Amino acid sequence: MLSLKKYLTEGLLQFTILLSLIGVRVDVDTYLTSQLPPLREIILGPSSAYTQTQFHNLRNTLDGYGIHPKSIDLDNYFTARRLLSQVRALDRFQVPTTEVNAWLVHRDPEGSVSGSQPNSGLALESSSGLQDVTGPDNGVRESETEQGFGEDLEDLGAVAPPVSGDLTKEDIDLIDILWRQDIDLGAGREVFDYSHRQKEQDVEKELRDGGEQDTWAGEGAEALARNLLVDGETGESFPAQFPADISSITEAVPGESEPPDLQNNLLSPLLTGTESPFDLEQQWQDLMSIMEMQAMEVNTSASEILYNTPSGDPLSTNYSLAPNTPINQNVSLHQASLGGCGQDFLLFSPEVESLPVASSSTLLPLVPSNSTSLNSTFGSTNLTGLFFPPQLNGTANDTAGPELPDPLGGLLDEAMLDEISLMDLAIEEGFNPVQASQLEEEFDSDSGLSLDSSHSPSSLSSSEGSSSSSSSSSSSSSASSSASSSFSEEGAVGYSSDSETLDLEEAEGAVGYQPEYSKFCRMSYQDPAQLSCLPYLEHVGHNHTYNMAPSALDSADLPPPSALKKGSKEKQADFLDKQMSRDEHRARAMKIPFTNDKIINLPVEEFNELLSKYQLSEAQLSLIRDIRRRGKNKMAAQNCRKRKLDTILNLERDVEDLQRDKARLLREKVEFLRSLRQMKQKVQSLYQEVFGRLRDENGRPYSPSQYALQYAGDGSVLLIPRTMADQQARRQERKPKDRRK
DNA sequence: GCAGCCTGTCATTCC
DNA sequence: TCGGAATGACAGGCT
Repeated sequence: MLSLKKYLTEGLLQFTILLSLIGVRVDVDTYLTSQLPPLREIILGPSSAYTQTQFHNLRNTLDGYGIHPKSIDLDNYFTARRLLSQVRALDRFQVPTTEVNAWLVHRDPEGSVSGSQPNSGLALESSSGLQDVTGPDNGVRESETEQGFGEDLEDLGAVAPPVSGDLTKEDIDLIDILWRQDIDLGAGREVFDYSHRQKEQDVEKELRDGGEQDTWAGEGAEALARNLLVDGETGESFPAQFPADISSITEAVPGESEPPDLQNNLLSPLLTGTESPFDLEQQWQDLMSIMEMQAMEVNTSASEILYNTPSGDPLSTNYSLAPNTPINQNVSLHQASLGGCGQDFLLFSPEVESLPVASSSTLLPLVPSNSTSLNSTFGSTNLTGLFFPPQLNGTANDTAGPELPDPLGGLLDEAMLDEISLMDLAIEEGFNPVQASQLEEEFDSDSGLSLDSSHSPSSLSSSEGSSSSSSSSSSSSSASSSASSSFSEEGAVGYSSDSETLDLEEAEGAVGYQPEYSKFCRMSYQDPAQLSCLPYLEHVGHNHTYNMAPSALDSADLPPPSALKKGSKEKQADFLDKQMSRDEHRARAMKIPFTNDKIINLPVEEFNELLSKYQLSEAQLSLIRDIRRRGKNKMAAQNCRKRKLDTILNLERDVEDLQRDKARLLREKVEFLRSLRQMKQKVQSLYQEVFGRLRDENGRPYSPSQYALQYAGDGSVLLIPRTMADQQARRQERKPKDRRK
């Protein structure tokens, strides 16, 4: 079995190197840590966290992963892995998703490709990127876009050395090292030659692509080559001029585009950041804040249009939402219905802006509410009272004019109440206060309900969260930080919450134990319970040789053969002495006739039998029992710490999952609100149309202040007096309140 | 020299 | 009652 593991491990490593050299990206870590128990267990062995398996011994006897943490070979091992990652990085380069999306926004209105654009080929290759950006689930699709982008880059043959095969000295050295390492694998030097690869890729491109696409790809590759910088350490390429381009692009595209582009415009400023594209929540916050700002602008302009029209319409003058403003101004139904939610409505539905404002003058007048309460804004509380708005908190004034019904007020009312409860939940949970405050503002603007978060008991956590969210780290990371910081008080596992920016290179090169390891696991969303996502880090720095038999020690920890040749027997004895634990020294001093491994790991019965076979003194028996107790306790402590770390990591993962769920639910909620408001407007329009066509016996229209339409349960629409409608509306208002009590 | 981390060990509790 | 697992606390070594 061990030989099989060794064979597979070495074979996979070599195969991976070969694939990487020929441009195929193989992520071994993914396979090692994915849910593939057979392969994973073949390579790594079964998880030993909860068993008495001597995982230390097992690992210490394996090649590759079995290098002793204090062995000199460890350096070579890490060097090999680092070089492997560098080789992988040669055939791909990472561009932040942000640039891609922003470029697509720029390219769309142009409809053509400018050769002067440095990354034109990239953008045109990822033709689906535009749809991704405008899709409803931008946050999630962003990562998909990035992935696709990376594939496109690989298709383009974007390799690291940028200009005409001119290699830096580090590149040449690296290639030489790799070449020497892989010469026995049959990989010739031409594999590393950039110009050679470039030629091959050009030929491939010609074969693969045709026509215009080919032209784009060629231009893109050339543009890439002209604008790429090469990281001296990783060999990764990155665009040199993207940030400037992006700024110009985003500035060049004003908010005058079509609605789908509007969303792009909303997103593009977000995407110019350098934070992780996977941080949905951070982007969500930014999106919300930007939407807030844009909505404020839109509202300002819209209100100017609505309320400052020179038509002399009495509806459009002196309208104010200030609480103390007299309520006897007239305002159109359209205005009033949108007034409460207009901010978001306009915000999320840019097409609404195109609705004819002038039509508002033809709408029925209504009495605006001076109340900022939720119910007053959204009217009655269920659908049966759809066309039956209440007298808003008694502030409606018949003399002030007809009252506006709020057909979907009930729906919005409940929706808003749900949102507010969600808000409370978010605040109580210490959810991102920025997001919460933005939602709060949204609800304030919508419902007029004031949520004073400063008086909330969660203000402390909010402040903490805000400080973390203002940093470059993701909000999920901030939550992780909070979670981990609470655990770090234990101090036993050495778990810290800082330095979230650890990257793969550092993780691979790290020799430390938990901090680097745990962060990397968390960043890669791998199952921390397995504690095997970085097996070569798992045991690094540990010396779990306590319960190893001397033979195992000999095989695992002997110095290299060269050292043996030079060293004398004394040196070897010293080395073994140093490797022995205190209890082993004691056992040897007391001349215990069996190994500590037996003492510790034998079952009780066999252990007692073993003791009975020998004539041992009381001191020897005492020592043996101490050794057994300490040995078992040592393993127990190791398992305990491991379990504790697993628990922390699992909790962290759960927190991240919950945050993702919460962000998704918030997105869905916003979508629902948007559609709800659209429905509301449609129903209002229908209401006005129907009501406006109604005539009494004399052929005169009914007064909206005296009559209202009521939507009956059987689908019919009744015209009833306003007073009756108000009574019914009040009754329906009380019902949900009673229910809540 | 100090701080932080890792590991071993002890004491205690619980099963 | 014994054996052993689990765990908090502490100390020592290492970086």
